[in-house]
Amino acid sequence: MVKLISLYMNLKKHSSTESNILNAAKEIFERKGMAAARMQEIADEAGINKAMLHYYYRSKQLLFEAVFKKAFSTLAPQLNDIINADNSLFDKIKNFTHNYITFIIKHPYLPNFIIQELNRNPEFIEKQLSNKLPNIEKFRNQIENAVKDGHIRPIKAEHLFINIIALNIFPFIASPLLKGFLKVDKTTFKELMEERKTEVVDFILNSIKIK
Amino acid sequence: MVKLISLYMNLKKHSSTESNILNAAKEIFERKGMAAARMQEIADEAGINKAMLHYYYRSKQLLFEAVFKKAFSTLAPQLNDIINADNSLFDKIKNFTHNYITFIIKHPYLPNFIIQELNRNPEFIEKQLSNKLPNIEKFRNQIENAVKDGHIRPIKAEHLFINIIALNIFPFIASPLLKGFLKVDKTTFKELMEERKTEVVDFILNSIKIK
DNA sequence: ACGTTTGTTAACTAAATGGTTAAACTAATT
DNA sequence: AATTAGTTTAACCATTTAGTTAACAAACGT
Repeated sequence: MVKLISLYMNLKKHSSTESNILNAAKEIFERKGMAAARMQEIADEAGINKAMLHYYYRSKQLLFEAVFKKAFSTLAPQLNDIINADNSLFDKIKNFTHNYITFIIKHPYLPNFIIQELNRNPEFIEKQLSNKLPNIEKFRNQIENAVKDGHIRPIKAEHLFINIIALNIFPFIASPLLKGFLKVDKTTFKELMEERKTEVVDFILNSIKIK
Repeated sequence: MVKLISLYMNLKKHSSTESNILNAAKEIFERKGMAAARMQEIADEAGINKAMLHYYYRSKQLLFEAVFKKAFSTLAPQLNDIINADNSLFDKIKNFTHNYITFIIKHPYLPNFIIQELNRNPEFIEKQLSNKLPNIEKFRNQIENAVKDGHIRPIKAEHLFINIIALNIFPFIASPLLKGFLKVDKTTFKELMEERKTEVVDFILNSIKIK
């Protein structure tokens, strides 16, 4: 019994520090990127000694990879679930748009972080993340069938897929630029993003539906 | 006369080194970003001594700002010209799509560079670039009139503007991610980007045109 | 209770990096 | 030929930063 309790205490201490580090690292890496992030700043954010980062994660690179994989693992399975759900193409587009915009509003740094670091290190996606990539075959078939059955105009699955993701994610990645171009403040921009939950769906469906 | 020639020679030497530095800095900053770029690497790329970077540009920050402003100044006026041209809304969309995709294929690091650094430093766009921002008022009026006249379905100018930019630029920013998702290689991806010169126009016009 | 393992810290180290300097070089001027 | 001004370089400096270490603390097994 004592054994169990002490084991539990240790485990708790251990994993609490370890996950504190991971959370702090997530904050700093997402805000600043791998290159600009400082190990000391992560330690400060976690409220612990810098040596602990190395004790639990060995190096900055490995800590970064742990953060990155976790970030990727929160985004990719969601995408996978949506596009492989057992519903219609139109419902998938509605779900994707609504769920993803809602999710990203809560985690605004995430998409930019992932895209940024993948650009600096494109091999990473094959070497480390290939098992986490969503499977789009079902979605592709669904699009091809919809074209064949005359429900939507002819369009390559690849392009429709790219378009859906672009319309949903780009505004969050490019928000400083778009705010500048459109001359709108933070609040107005947020309202625009809320509107997009329906606007993007309309835009896509209007484009592909045969009326 | 001799005076003129020597002045010219001096000027040429001066400005050639200065622009060599700027070009080298552009390469490195665009590939690696401000934080990961190294002054020594820029000097090596330019084939000169590192002290020259400081001789001509004082500091890394100022060199970076010179590069960034130049990059921004190649993208923004193009956008401005297209959306303020004296032609129809549909032609603008066609021109924008075709010209921008062509341009970005030649400068693949540019959009990502700009968006990335603006995310790390959002004040920059107001403090340093406000005079270089394109004016979208004419474009906005054109959209509003097209809605009023029943040429296109009702859509906020902001959303249409965001959608056009998103569909055109996002695939280049997110290319490593999209290559991974779609499981296509570099060559196939390039072909897809070529196709988008017409595909994106079709997608947008199909969405907004009233048939 | 007592040695052992695990977790934590402050101080330290080595390397990298932005920036400086003083001397050398170039080319025009007188 | 001597002077001057701008340009370029090698060597140097100060600081930052990832990573280590050695000593200390806490929790564990027996």
